[in-house]
Amino acid sequence: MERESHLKRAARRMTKQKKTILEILRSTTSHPTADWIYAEARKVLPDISLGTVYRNLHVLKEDGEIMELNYGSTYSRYDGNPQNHYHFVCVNCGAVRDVDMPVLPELEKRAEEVGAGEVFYHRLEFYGLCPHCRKEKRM
Amino acid sequence: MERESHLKRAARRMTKQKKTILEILRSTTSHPTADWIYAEARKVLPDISLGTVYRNLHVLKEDGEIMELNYGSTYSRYDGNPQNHYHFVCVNCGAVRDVDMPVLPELEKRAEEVGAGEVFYHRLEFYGLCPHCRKEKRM
DNA sequence: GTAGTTGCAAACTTTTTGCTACCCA
DNA sequence: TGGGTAGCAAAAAGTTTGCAACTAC
Repeated sequence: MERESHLKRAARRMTKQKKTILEILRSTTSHPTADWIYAEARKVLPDISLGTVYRNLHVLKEDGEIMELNYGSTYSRYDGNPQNHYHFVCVNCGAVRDVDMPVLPELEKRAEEVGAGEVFYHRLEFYGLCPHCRKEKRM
Repeated sequence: MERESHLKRAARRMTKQKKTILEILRSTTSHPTADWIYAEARKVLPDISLGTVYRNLHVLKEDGEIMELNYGSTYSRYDGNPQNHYHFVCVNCGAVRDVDMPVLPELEKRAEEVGAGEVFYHRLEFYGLCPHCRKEKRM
């Protein structure tokens, strides 16, 4: 999927910091925050800095390796799965989980049909009570 | 749609600041940032403070009068239309526009069917090139 | 009258950036 | 070896908050 349109972009290096961050992201389904990733990364690389975490998250996102999410918070969460999929956000506990339903390309078609513009991708998020909090609220 | 669950909430007042902010939000389709709203509000109330703008945006959102959006930015945008509707975000110029297609309740049903939890509402955003930027890029 | 709201400014949180040293390709 | 990247720390950007004065109801 590499395109020729990135002509001026500098060559990228695989540093141990970048590799660690990517591994952390790919080994969790929790859509962590930069801070959490930083804490995890320090367990492997005690001297890594938060700035490096942010810089690499930015680079990885630009390269399409990860996704940045931002659900009604002042901070972002990151997703190690770069393929489009949908999310469920619990309004009670704040957890973000993947929703196990297929992506619907026809949504983009519909948006284009009504003149929204040229759609590259879309994001769909559901908000509500996760099964755990739902149980709790019932008590 | 008022519920009895708001028992402890303090009585709210309609101040000229709050009224002004609401009017600004309802008279634009541009989904402005807090900063833009602040600038606009100062044209009417030169002494209004940014803190007041944020406090009122928070209150209005809590009361369901407006919506808070946050699309891949570190800042929020606000929408004077509290009814659910979809948005298109231009990845080139950053503009946020409403998409003229009906809300699809069946999406929530599908998410619930796959065990996501109890869905209260959903958000759908399209990303791409708005008609204007599309034209520009072609040159 | 009084409790909610304001303006102001300081504080806070999250993210970005300048700089020098470092190390991957 | 050269240039992208790291660590560090300071700064930016956006938002929240404490407090005394004010005002809507």
